[in-house]
Amino acid sequence: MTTRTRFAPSPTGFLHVGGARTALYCWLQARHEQGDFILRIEDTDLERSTPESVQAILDGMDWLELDYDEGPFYQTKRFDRYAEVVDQLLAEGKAYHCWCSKERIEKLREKQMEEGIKPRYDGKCRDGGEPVPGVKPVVRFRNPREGHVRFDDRVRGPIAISNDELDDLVIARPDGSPTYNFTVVVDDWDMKVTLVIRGDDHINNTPRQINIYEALGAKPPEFAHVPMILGDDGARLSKRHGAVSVLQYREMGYLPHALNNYLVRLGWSHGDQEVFSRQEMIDLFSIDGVNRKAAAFDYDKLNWLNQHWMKTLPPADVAPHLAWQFEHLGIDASQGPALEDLVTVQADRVKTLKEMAEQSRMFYEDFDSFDAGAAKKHLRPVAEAPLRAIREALRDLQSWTPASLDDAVRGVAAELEVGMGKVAQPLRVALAGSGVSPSIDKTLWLVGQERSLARITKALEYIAVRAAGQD
RNA sequence: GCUCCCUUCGUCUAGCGGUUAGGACGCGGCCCUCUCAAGGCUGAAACACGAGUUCGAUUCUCGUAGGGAGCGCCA
Repeated sequence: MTTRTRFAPSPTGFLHVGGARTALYCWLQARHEQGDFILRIEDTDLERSTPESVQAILDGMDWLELDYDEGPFYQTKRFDRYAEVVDQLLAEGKAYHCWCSKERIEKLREKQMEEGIKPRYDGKCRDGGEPVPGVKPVVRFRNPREGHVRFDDRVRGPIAISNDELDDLVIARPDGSPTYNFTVVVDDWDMKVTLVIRGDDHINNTPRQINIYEALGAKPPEFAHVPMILGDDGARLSKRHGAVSVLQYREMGYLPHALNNYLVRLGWSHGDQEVFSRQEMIDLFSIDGVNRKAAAFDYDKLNWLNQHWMKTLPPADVAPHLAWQFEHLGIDASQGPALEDLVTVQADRVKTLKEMAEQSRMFYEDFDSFDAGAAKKHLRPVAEAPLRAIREALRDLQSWTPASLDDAVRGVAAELEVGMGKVAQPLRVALAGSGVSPSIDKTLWLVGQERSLARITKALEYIAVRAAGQD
């Protein structure tokens, strides 16, 4: 039987890293076993589901390049099917109508809590409830009262729970709409899912779902419950605590592959290997190797991986993502150095594509003023001679390459009998406007001949004005 | 309260009865150096606790403590 996994988010918010990792694991497991990966949108909560959230999930999957073989399926389009199964269960006596009011259930719960027992439905209507005039009943699943439910979790190992811990859960509301624990079962059954990979907050739901499978005469799939992801500080991820949409990682300047690499390694390992290509992830990943412990999200490590991939991936693969950043920052990168060249020289010095774009602005746009500190330190009268000399040297340069530019700068330093720093730093401030930029040959190369000459002239003017002002 | 789950450096992890407890991120130091980086070398840093089992426990068992999840007509 071929493996079929599914990712089944509910569209009540964006796709966050925890969900993304679950999706990645589902996708990897399916790809590893050459099975199918299904996307299903669990939108039965009409109150909280929104089209925006659906789109955010789809966009997130897309950005992470997690392609699915089937779907997206929407549960709201399957209501007829759920109703059909509810009727079947009702007809077979495996489910029953319940007229108990929410108030009664609420009181019951309070009483049970006081008594120190686990709150659950007491089964008042289990053996024939009394219809209440004007009240439409819910449908409850008749859970077995005896025995245990056992399953062998692919991540947690054997788990057993006694049926007397379970109550008769509601599977259909008064308006006939189905509830979660019921729809997952029907869907996973209909969609022939063989392996359910999901967050470990569902462990407690699993036994009751298995009971539903059995009532349906269906073979339950295998389960793999993966732990959640904690915030930077080890605390649970929440809205105000770093739980951001995966799309925000794009804005922050991370490569989708870097995030995938980080996520796959968060809770799973293959010996000491830290870096995985997409193909290596597929070849080596196994859900059975996933850790049981919740893991804390560490931006430092993500940054490291992101830089690693910016340096390692072919520049042409990184360039489109960098282009997105320029566009997002409103920088027109059409006139100036090729993005591939930019990636090659900047990848060593930034952690994110956003930083790369921000620090590359000067290759595409002229600046109005020099960084005050850098100018004060380097654009002084002593810099005049080196700047004039380098301007002369560059003016007639035929070959504008890093190598020839390096020769030119070194030549000037030798000629004036000064260290490289005496030439390179003033030149850097002239070209970049600040004291920080790539190595001076690469900076010249990327700024280009015409712009370089103009900026050196501007720096010389600045020095002259400043000298005059000090007189 | 009840049920289930979890516990190796700050963080992510390797380990699968005998190891100087390994790697990675981050952090410190040194080297390189035209700035910032990157890179190289190097250093500090962990088995939650207590009982068993065993010749021997990080590893197996049971407790304790701490943490998490669930107990919905949410998913």
